[in-house]
Amino acid sequence: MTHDTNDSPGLFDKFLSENRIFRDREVLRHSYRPHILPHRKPQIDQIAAILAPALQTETPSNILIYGKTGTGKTASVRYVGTELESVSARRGTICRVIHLNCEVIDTQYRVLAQISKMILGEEDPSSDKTRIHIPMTGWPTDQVYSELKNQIDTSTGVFIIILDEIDKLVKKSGDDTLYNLTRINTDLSRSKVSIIGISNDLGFKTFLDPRVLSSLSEEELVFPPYNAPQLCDILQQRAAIGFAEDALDDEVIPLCAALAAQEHGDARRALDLLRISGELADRGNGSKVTIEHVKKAQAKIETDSMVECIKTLPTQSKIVLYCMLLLHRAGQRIFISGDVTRIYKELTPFLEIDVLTARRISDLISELNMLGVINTRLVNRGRHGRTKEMWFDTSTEKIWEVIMEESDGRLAQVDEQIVIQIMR
DNA sequence: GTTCCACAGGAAGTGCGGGCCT
DNA sequence: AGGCCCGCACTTCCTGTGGAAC
Repeated sequence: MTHDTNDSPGLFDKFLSENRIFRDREVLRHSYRPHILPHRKPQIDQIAAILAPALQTETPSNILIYGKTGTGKTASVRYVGTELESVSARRGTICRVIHLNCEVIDTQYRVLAQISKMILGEEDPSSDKTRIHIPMTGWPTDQVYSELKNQIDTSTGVFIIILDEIDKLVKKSGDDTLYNLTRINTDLSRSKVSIIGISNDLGFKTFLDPRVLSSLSEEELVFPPYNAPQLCDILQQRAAIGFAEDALDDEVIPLCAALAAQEHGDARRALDLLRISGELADRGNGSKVTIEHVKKAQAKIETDSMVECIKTLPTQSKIVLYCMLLLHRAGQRIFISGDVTRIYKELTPFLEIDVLTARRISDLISELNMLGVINTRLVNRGRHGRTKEMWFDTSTEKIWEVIMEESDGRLAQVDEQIVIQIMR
């Protein structure tokens, strides 16, 4: 099976052969929802306590939830939501949980239309012909609002609307949506609506009208970041299902947890690290994930985000970076702003772009430093003045690649002769 | 002790495009 | 359509700086 062959039938054989590392890779993605959420019991209990009145068809308080990415906000809320729905179904009451992600659905119209769509979605279409689907575009907003109100009020239950990444909605289209939604209860006679807002950004409250804020944050919850031991438990739990038995070295999970804990206790990051470590081991045909794989995975995540960062750089920054790469290639491990500016000034006439001043280049250099693409250090060289030294502390190969393929390949077309002449 | 280099980086201003109100 | 304001990318002008060289 492992014999060398160029025949295409054998091409995928080695990938299809029984997998020694993974049992179920999906478990290690952050989209996977586990049945138990370690270290979130207090928060889950609290949410459950706040939502419990819904089972008596009373209106639960609105909740505002804060926490950094990867702290289990969405997972906890979804968990409580599904539990609530199933318990209420057993008791014969009506509780509907509607989950929206405001990063995707980011205008008032789309939020209202989506809620309506999700309410009607599961119902037997023949049961009630008086209600119409709201088109995804076209109606005036107040008509959408009143139609939504009708749809909600035809049942006698409690609707819990979860607005995930609510800060995105507020920043993009203001707080009108929230104002209307928080007041909807006053227009309803039979059913009730309660809102849960989830936000990454603690400062988003300042964008809200005080009336909306006080109504929305009847209850507030903060999800603290996980620490390393907690991340260990989370990874342990997923690894038990996701990885084959004995596929992980003992130190692997603690290392993933420790690295992710340094980065603000982000469980997503920890899971990515573990999954990518596994993928690297898998592709390397190993039978065990080792701490070497974790280190490689960490490096891969870092370069991947570096590549992403450089790709999105403005053209002028890319050119400044290119000048630094030229100096680096010429053997200068450390270079100063004067060098970079000189190369830049000599290079730019060959490119069809505006030529920036040294002052502006100085700012661009600082930005590159802030982004972690380069390192800088202020130095005084006595007679030779005060300047900024800079250097790359990662391999420049990836940066070269990205710079070459970006900016319409303009930099890749720079004649080698010109470069030699400039670098003299 | 004095000079003076080679910049850093603050302040203020310009020009431009986008969003918003009227 | 027109006016207004805001943020941005960038410029011009400027003052400040620490230590090697004199």
